[in-house]
Amino acid sequence: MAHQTMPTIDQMLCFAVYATGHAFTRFYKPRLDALDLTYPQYLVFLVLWEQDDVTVKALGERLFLDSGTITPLIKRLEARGLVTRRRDEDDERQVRIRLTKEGRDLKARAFSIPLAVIEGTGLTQDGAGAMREELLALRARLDAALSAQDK
Amino acid sequence: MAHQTMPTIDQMLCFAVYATGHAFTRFYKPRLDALDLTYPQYLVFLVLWEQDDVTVKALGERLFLDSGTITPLIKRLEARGLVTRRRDEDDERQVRIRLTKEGRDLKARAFSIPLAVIEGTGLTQDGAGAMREELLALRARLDAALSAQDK
DNA sequence: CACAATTCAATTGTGCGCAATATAAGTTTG
DNA sequence: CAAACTTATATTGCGCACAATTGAATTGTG
Repeated sequence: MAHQTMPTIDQMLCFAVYATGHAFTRFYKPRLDALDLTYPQYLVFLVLWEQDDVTVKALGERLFLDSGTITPLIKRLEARGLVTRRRDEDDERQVRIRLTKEGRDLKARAFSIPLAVIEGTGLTQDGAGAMREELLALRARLDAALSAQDK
Repeated sequence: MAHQTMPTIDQMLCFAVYATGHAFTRFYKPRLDALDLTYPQYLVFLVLWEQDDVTVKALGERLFLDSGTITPLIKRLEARGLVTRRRDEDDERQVRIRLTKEGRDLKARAFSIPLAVIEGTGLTQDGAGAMREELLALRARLDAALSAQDK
């Protein structure tokens, strides 16, 4: 058996994904600052704008997050008057999250934020150039890693 | 101008990348637990195994992290005797990170960890099936978003 | 050379992200 | 129907991640 060599970090697909995630967060930051939302908070609103009145569990399954992350996040939004939390009347284990008027109104100010929507607007926005480069690089790496498997 | 609609979270490429990053962390977790390393700590070692004796700044540029993240992370590794931190003699602003023998020895135990190496081993490991599905889905979404731009 | 500007790392504070645990509500079973 | 089990959320503790600030070392400039 040949002497093993460790891949460099730039050859690791996991790192490419990790770094692209950071790049997205940086890209969205100035836009989200205008709404005073963090990126995970924005994801919560994307879910709520699509379907209001969801349980913590449903939210967690949608976002792949657990209650240890969601509960304090939602409480911060509640403290700002953007959502309400109330126990379900029929099953008091569940907590249902609902948008307030302020939370609904935020939607109108968020239309200009999404970048790189699948089958949607693409990457046509201002300042998307660097992000596009990043995504092209990620696709190339993804292809390289997935095709290595196919052989 | 038509009435605007907000994309669903599943149509957002940023979320696909974000979720895939989480999936990678979960995938690596049991393997890294065996070395008692977190994923970001593992990334630091990948850099150090490739090039020992690097400054905090160089490490940060490689990993896209700042000193607020790296300094405490390195201090934890130092407390465990895996690395040393020493001011550069010629430029005392810089702190150079070096592997100890224990840190170097960890490398031998880490060969089996990497998954999805670009132009490398592919996705052939045990338990990689779910990860492969995840990555194929990400590629499809990446293609859809990038081609929307090309039109 | 003095002093302003820059660079590097560390610190502080806030917000994820998750494992482990706790608690209460609901469900199943003998 | 009571005990065992399961489910849903909350809490605690630890480790990132990053903005803002600080402090020390170095560099640039008149």
